[in-house]
Amino acid sequence: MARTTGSRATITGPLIRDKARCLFARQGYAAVSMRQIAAAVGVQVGTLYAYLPDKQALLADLLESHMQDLLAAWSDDPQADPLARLERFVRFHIDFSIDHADAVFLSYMELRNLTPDNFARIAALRGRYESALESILRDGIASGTMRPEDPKLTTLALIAMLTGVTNWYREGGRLDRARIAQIYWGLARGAVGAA
Amino acid sequence: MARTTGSRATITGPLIRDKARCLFARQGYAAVSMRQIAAAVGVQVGTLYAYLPDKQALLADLLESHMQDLLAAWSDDPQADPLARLERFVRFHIDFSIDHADAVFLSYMELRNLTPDNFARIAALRGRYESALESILRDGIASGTMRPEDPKLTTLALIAMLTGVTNWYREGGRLDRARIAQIYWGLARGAVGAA
DNA sequence: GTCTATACCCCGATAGAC
DNA sequence: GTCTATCGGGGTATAGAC
Repeated sequence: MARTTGSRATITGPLIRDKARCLFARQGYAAVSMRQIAAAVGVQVGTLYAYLPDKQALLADLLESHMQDLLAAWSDDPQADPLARLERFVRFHIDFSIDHADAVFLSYMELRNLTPDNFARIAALRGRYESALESILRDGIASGTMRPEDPKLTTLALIAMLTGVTNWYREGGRLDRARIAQIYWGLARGAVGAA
Repeated sequence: MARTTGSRATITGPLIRDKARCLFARQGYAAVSMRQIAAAVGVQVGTLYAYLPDKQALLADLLESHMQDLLAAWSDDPQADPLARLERFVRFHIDFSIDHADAVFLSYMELRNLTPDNFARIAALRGRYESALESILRDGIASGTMRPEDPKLTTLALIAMLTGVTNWYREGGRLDRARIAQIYWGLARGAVGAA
């Protein structure tokens, strides 16, 4: 357990983000102090400021990099069958939400604690993700395989429904991930009128 | 506009709750100070403590009375057609969520800031509300008019979907309330397999 | 890169005058 | 019922030693 300077330097930055993400998700941004984060990381408060300018930047960084990861992880084939694309989207969203539950929870709970410029940047990324689903719905309508009454509202409704999984999912619960994804897919398919 | 002692006394209590609800919903419980609330009400900080023991009690009171109002406002007829009951539930939930947007938003954002005993009491009320929907789904399955794969998960998914309306609804937006309720009802009906 | 120490501010809550 | 004044503590952020 030698404390070489190099190894610590490499690890502290990501560790700050990991601990902050976890604490923010559990207690909320405003309720978590920089002292708490430092204690979780195992350093003193002052050390944090060698890695970030202030607390707000830490939140913005967590939310923005989460949205970037989400957008990078999603890929779509506009040529494929819209219903198959929707199924992929639903399964992807559920899996990603479970795998990154803290980040997902944070990203829709703490938008209001962003400064206006940070909010605008991150809301734009969120809009891009919503558009990904909306385009699937529009293609589904065009091809006659789906009948949602309003693609825009249906997009928001489906994402809210799917993201809700972060509110109650616990590892080792009554339903496993595959089963959960299956059930949500059934709900989504029915909701868009493709049952 | 005489400032009689009596009239002020009657108004200050509810006003504290109104302003606190609004501020908590917009900025989050932890981010709002008692001084901010006092300023919004138009009194000094000390005055607040003539009406409540502490800040936590204010939050708990807002959440508990909201859940009580919600449960009191909902009525169901277990003898009626399950699909008609589901439609009533959907329309009720949308209307109530729009009419009490701040309280609804608060009630699912700030549960984590409750002390354990307050949390337990309020979570139990929430459970009663979820049960109201779940019993409709179970009756629908029994009567063969609905085919949700898992009534418990479907309950949580539908409530998350419907409650999401508080995230984006704005008075005078693209869709009016009746239209929104209609669209959500279409989504819910399809989701439970009753299209 | 991390520590200790500290500046400066605002927090929740209380006491006591009016 | 409301005010003013204040207590004790913890908040973010910085300075400077090592």
